[in-house]
This record gives sequence, C-alpha cells and structure tokens, in this order.
Amino acid sequence: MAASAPNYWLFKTEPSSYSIHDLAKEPKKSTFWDGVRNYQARNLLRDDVQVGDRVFFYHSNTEPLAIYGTAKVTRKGYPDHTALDPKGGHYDPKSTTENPIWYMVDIKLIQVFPEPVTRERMQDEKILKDMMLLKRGSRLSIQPVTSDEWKTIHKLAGVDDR
DNA sequence: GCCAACGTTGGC
DNA sequence: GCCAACGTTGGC
Repeated sequence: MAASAPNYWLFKTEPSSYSIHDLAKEPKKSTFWDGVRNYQARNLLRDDVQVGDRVFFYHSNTEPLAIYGTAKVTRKGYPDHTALDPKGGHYDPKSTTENPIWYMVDIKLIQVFPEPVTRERMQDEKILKDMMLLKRGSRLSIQPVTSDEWKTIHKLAGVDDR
C-alpha cells in the first residue's frame, strides 16, 4: 500500500514567543505545536493535519516577514494539555480532560532555509498571489498550502524540496 | 503607532 | 439570534 501524498501547510508564529531557531535547537526531536486558540485553526489541527504532512514556518510581527524553513508533522492532532494548566499562558477554563477543546500536533524540523523567503519576494510572484497568507487581514495561524506553492517557495529559497 | 480585519462576548 | 462593543492580530 502506497503512502498517501502529504498535505502542505503554513504555520504562523511570532518569533518572540517561538521561532524556527527554537525548533532548530533540537533537530532530532519532535516539538508540540501548542497554544492554537482559534476554532478554524483547531479544526485543521484536529481533523486535517496528518503525520508526514509538510509545514512552512512563517514568522509574523518581525523583520523581515518571511518563511524561514520547513518542518514535518510527526504526530497527528491530540488534545492540547496546556489549556488545562491555570498557570500557563494558554489556559482555557472551558477545556477539560474529558472534553478537550483545543488540539495540537507534533512537528520536527526539516530544514532552515539558508535565506528566508520574504513576504515581499512572495508578493512579486504571480503564482503565489492566491496564498491566504498574502491576503489582507489574513489571521488564520494554520493555513493550507498547495503543492505548487510548496515547490515554488523552495525554488525561491534555492533549496531542494524535502 | 495606526488601523483594518477578524473573532468573541454579552446585553437585549 | 442579532449586533454593538471590545479585544487581538498583524501588516504597513
């Protein structure tokens, strides 16, 4: 039985809270992607993101705004336990062990791009113009990406698509 | 720092 | 269930 083709995603993060360099510190290890507190993004994490899927790592609220590298999904959606911890910054009293509201996945670094692919650069590329990321007011922190977009951005980064 | 675009909350 | 007020995100 052939493995199904991976889906592609873009995960957005503020580097001041978590950056690709944090991920790159432990390249062999999986890290959980926690703290998503938006229902649309939650649904994607819970229902659609699969083991083996590929992920672009985008930094928001920073300079330069860019995709800095890629990661691979190593565990599919499971309850985000940080919602249960009153002392943590991601606490949500509505979430319980029996009825978790929020979900997370595990990811592992694939590669840090030698040069980040900047938002500006992406805006110049006609083939990328439909990316949700580039739309005004796009706030979704987990976004689907097409395989063409995945390939194009690797070309812009000057690296192999892994 | 500004502000547009969303998402959430809460009064009715 | 509507919608105004408010809070947050995030590019510019």
